[in-house]
Amino acid sequence: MAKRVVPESDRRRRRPTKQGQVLTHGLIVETALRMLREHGADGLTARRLGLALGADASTVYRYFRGMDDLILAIADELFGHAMADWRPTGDWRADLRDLGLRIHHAYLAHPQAAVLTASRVTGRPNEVASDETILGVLRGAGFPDADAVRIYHAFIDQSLAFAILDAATLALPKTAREADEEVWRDTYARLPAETHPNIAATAPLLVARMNDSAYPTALDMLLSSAAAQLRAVDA
Amino acid sequence: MAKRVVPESDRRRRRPTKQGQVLTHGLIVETALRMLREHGADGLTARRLGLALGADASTVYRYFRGMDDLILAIADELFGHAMADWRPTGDWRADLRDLGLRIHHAYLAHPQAAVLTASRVTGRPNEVASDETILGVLRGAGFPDADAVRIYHAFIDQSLAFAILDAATLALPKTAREADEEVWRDTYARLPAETHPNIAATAPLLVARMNDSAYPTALDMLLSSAAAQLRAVDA
DNA sequence: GATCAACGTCAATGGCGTTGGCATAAGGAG
DNA sequence: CTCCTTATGCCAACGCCATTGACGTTGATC
Repeated sequence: MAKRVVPESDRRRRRPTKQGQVLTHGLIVETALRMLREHGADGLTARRLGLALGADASTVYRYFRGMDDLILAIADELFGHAMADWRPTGDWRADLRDLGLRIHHAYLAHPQAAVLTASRVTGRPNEVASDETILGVLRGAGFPDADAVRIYHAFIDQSLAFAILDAATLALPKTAREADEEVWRDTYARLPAETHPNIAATAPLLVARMNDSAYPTALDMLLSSAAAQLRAVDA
Repeated sequence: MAKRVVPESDRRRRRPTKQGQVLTHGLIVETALRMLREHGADGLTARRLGLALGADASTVYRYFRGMDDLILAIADELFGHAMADWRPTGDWRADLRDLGLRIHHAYLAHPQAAVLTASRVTGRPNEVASDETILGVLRGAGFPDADAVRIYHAFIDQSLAFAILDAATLALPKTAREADEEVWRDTYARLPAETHPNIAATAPLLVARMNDSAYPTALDMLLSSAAAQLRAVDA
């Protein structure tokens, strides 16, 4: 894509920026994550990132091929945080549940990053390590390779899907969330029974809907289904 | 947001564009949908939409508050298409499965709209109608109201979650999709067994499965779980 | 102390959404 | 038939964006 040089390591740091900052890949990713957390998805632009680093927009391109490359680096940083300190317990179901919740939690802590990165495959060290771990848990539990891969994909897809949904909801600007609440109160709660009998009959229950994530429930369903498969294999 | 007048109906049409086109809200939404389908997510811009209408970018703003408003209109149009011709079969499980796949399919046909709207509640007619339908199926099946609402929310959340995930993947620019495929081929398929034994052992299976959506499987799990609840109610 | 790669900065390009102002035409009023 | 109002199409412009090429400066190496 780009023709500029993209150093792959932080081995050498030279000139500080105008404000005396010394740049590294790690520092840039950290700053980008902080900007995402504090100012939302739209708050991260090359210009503003450069500014926050005490530098210039184009400086970012000395370290990353482009915003795309930066975003993948951010995603991998998230995976790294999610997997830090993880150790298998020997109970594959508990292990998988824990891993799923960790991924989900990491993404929720950085909703904007989740929305931007969860549909990408980075191939970077932390993500690869996490895949290796998940497959290891499944194969260690006794699943044949084909089943392990099938469950691995279902697990990853489900975790990412709910991460994006929950993160997108969290990441909505206040105005949008208020507008949505208003729609529930003013539209759904007031539909006449003649035209919308089912919504009218359940309106109080509908509107009182909780903000809980459906992910843990879905995860448990997946694990139960997998456990049934494993019993079938053993038998 | 914007100060310009936004007519809410197509009651009056006056001047045709330079190319003789007469504009309406409906025509603009249709054209936008066609552009999304033919040229992808990046293909829909105010400028190009105006051009495709035989008009000018700013003309779009005579009909919609902004691109955001247009996207919500597109989303509701999608719900309309998804639910068109739907009739209950009397088998609630088959009905729900069909509805879920329709919603999923509609979003996949227009990923950009899905990503932008799936975490929002528009309150527009087609979306409300779809909610009424889903609740009708559940209540008709004999679920008590509280269960119906719970299952309704789980169903919607899961459908939206996977819709966003799958749509986000589809909505990626060609360059990003190619980069992801390259990662699978060049990184995952070539990891040495010494450092990543589990990925190396399952690499062919892993790479082969990367395109399928996990949604239908997850949907079936949800329906099984709901059916168990219903049996418990009947007993 | 000369060379060279790394890298910060400047200026520019072409895209985007959006807006104010202006010109024009359709409908209504007289 | 004329005049006025209003909806609307279009133009030019604004400020934002990512990205790039050229330029100059620095630190490390020999």
